[in-house]
Amino acid sequence: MPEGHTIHRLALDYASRFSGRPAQVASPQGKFSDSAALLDRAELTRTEAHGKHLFLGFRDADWIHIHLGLFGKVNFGDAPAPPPTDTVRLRLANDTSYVDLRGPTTCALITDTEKRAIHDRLGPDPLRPPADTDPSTAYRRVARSRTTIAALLMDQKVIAGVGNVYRAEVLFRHGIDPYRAGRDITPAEWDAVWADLVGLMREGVRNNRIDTVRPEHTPEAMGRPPRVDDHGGEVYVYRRANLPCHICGSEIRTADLAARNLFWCPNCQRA
DNA sequence: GTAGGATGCTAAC
DNA sequence: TTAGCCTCCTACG
Repeated sequence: MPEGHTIHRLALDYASRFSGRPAQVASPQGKFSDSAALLDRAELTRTEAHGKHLFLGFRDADWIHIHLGLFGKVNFGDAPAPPPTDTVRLRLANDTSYVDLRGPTTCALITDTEKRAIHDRLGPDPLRPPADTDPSTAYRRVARSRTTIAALLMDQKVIAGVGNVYRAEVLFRHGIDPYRAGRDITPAEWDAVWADLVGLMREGVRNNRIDTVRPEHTPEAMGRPPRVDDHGGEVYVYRRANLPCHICGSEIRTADLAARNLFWCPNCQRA
């Protein structure tokens, strides 16, 4: 379930289980073996997330750069660690915990300089501290773009960490038609979208899932039977194609946009 | 058992 | 715009 909230949560969880003491580092699958050998028994000193990129800092200036892509998964457990399966790219283990990484797009040992280059090509992240997060740099790109707001929200150079679920949901929450051009988004709309993402994604980190339905629209509040959305959180439109909108009852629509599934309510979200 | 899809991204055309 | 990468789960026979 890798949108930005997942990665920030992983940064916290890796730190709480492994930081401050040496860990056994291994790559049972083999693809990261050489680097794992260099890091074995090194101390995890810090962890960091920017958008969907996770950085595990060892010693002074060694970093493991992890990107989960679409299928990557991380699984934490208590010691003793069971024998790893042959898909485990990276395992960290100490006296109390282990953690397995499977199927990442990226798992690489990088330097400080390489890490900085990754930050440089990412836009501001609603989950990073306000000190190094400036939503106006994102708006500058949005405001001069003819690209749809739906595509811009998924562009990690514009804003880092938003994925297909948050994209669909935040546009619904603000009544914005996904096909509107970036340059037709007002500063006030962008500020509201950004502030909303900060709140939603922080809650996502806390709960380790995406919930976007306002209290007044929950099934209980609306006098409807309880529901569970496919992906585990409560949402308005994501993966709800052809189902009735929770608010107006219109059929939720879906379409392909840049090879991803887009979902929206044609009635609640107007140009 | 098998096919297909998924909360992502990049390189190549 | 498309193929390709990596894994797991569901739906369908």
